[in-house]
Amino acid sequence: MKSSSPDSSEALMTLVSTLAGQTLGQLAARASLSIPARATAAKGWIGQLLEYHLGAEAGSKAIPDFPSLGIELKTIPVNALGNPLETTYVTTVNLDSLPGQTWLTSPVYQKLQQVLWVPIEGDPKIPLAARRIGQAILWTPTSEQARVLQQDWQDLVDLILLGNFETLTSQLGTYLHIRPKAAHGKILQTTEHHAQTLPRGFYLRTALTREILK
DNA sequence: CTATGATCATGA
DNA sequence: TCATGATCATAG
Repeated sequence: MKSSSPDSSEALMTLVSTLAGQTLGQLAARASLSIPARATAAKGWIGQLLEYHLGAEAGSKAIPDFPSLGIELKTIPVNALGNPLETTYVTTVNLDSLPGQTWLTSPVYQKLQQVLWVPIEGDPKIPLAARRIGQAILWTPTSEQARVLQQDWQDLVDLILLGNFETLTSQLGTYLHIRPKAAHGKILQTTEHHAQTLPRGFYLRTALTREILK
């Protein structure tokens, strides 16, 4: 049975706290889902499993997972120490809507206003079904975190708007950076300056998520 | 195709 | 070892 959507952040936190300590195998069984056999086939599967149990209703729409609460759900793989193993995808770099956009109107800012982080054991040595869910954290950027994020975003967007894709490397950005985001390497999109470039996305570095989780 | 959800796999 | 660049699954 699919959970109904929580009607308050308190209800959501109560609900997610009941999942802490459970394994993905237990959650999958309750959702009548099978465990992906291959690791590559599991990408995104954990996130969707959590969406199901928490009653997220946004589906594949470009809105928060809990629209009425303005809360975005993110699962994050962690090691035995509770530190993140991966960067976190935020949103696509949309070349058409960037011009005229400001930090406050940007999808990055809006998505990161309230994030429910659910840490999950991510050590590849642990079988998928045995991985346990940790204690969730409802996060809003601190003023310092927000300041750095805004600086990163502005720097990156400036490069794009100038058409400097050659210098737009993944090394840029303290907390936020830009990397390819596509089904495969042959997809291209057209820039404002009529050049062809790989679709990219905004990602959060582990430097930030490590701060959030500790 | 684009959006969502992410992690894989390789090279530095 | 770990970050970058590439890729995988699903829904619409």
